[in-house]
Amino acid sequence: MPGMHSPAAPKDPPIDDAQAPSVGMLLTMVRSEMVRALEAEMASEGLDLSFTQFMILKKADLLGAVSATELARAVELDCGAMTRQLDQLERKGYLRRAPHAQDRRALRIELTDAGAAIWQNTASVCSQRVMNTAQRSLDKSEQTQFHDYLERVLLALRDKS
Amino acid sequence: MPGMHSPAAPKDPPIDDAQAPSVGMLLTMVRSEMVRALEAEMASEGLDLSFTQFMILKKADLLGAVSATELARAVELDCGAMTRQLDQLERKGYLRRAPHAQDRRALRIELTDAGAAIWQNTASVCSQRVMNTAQRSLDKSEQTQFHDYLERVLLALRDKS
DNA sequence: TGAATGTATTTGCCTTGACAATTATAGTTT
DNA sequence: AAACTATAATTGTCAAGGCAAATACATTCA
Repeated sequence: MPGMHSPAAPKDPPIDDAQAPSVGMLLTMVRSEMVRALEAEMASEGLDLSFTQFMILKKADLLGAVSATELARAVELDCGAMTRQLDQLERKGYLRRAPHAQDRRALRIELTDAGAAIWQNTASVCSQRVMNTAQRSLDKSEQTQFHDYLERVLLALRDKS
Repeated sequence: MPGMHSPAAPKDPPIDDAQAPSVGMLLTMVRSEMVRALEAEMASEGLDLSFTQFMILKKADLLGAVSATELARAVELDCGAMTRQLDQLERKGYLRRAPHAQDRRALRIELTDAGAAIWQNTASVCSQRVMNTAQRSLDKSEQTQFHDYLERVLLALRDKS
């Protein structure tokens, strides 16, 4: 009788709890540890950035000046949420909303000098440190493979073929 | 000059965007696809459960009757959030708050018959289907390895040694 | 015993993100 | 050009989770 379950009777105490966590649970835990670690690392450098804001700066640096919608897609964030994050990042002085030359509906989000500096001198360095910590028990080829597995799983989930 | 970045000058357009996503980003995407897929799968079976609620039922079934705090730890959820999820799951008739025999502060959270049935006949089946889809491009040994990598990365992040 | 301290659950408050509606502007069709 | 339709950004609303009280017991220590 697999998956059995004794309803209310006195039962043997939870044996181990060290049941291997499922892949879903592991993904949740790994991601949240990584986020926590990165935010802590940045905080320890005096940089007050959420993981989301970190991702936005990263993409803004990588992509150059793009619209808010493109940026939202790049970090997989809802447009409404993006608006509010942009408000905050603009208040912090890390980026700027410039008008788009051809399309008066759209914006060009560009990093300020301060934003670019923060990214390059602090945020990206913190990220590197955290990634090193996270993957320190994987050798180079295992890291590659891990990355590859993640990509394949993502593809499998998205291809409803 | 690594990681260079041209501040405000006219710059070459974003070349590809198909930059390989970072591990952090991949984890975020894989997890959120998995959650979406599972919730959709359950919805298609007429079962209205969030991923969090799914996890709670799963652990409640696995661990048997435990306190709310233990359950919260098991699913990595804040106690306050747990209280509210328990409210919902109790309203849906899937579990019950019973008093703890020895400790009058604490609860014993137990699945109702309906809850156990839902878990075994529907939720766990949906989960199995989604996990199969997700990992269909990994063979058995790769799945094991993937799981192993996730555990090692988690450990590395948690061991501040 | 009585006081201090610790723990389980609940509640209030705040932030975040998803979703839907709104506004302004583009693009398309007739 | 006028009428539709599509798109960019913003705003309002809501549910969820984190954190910090608050409450009710338990446990420990003097």
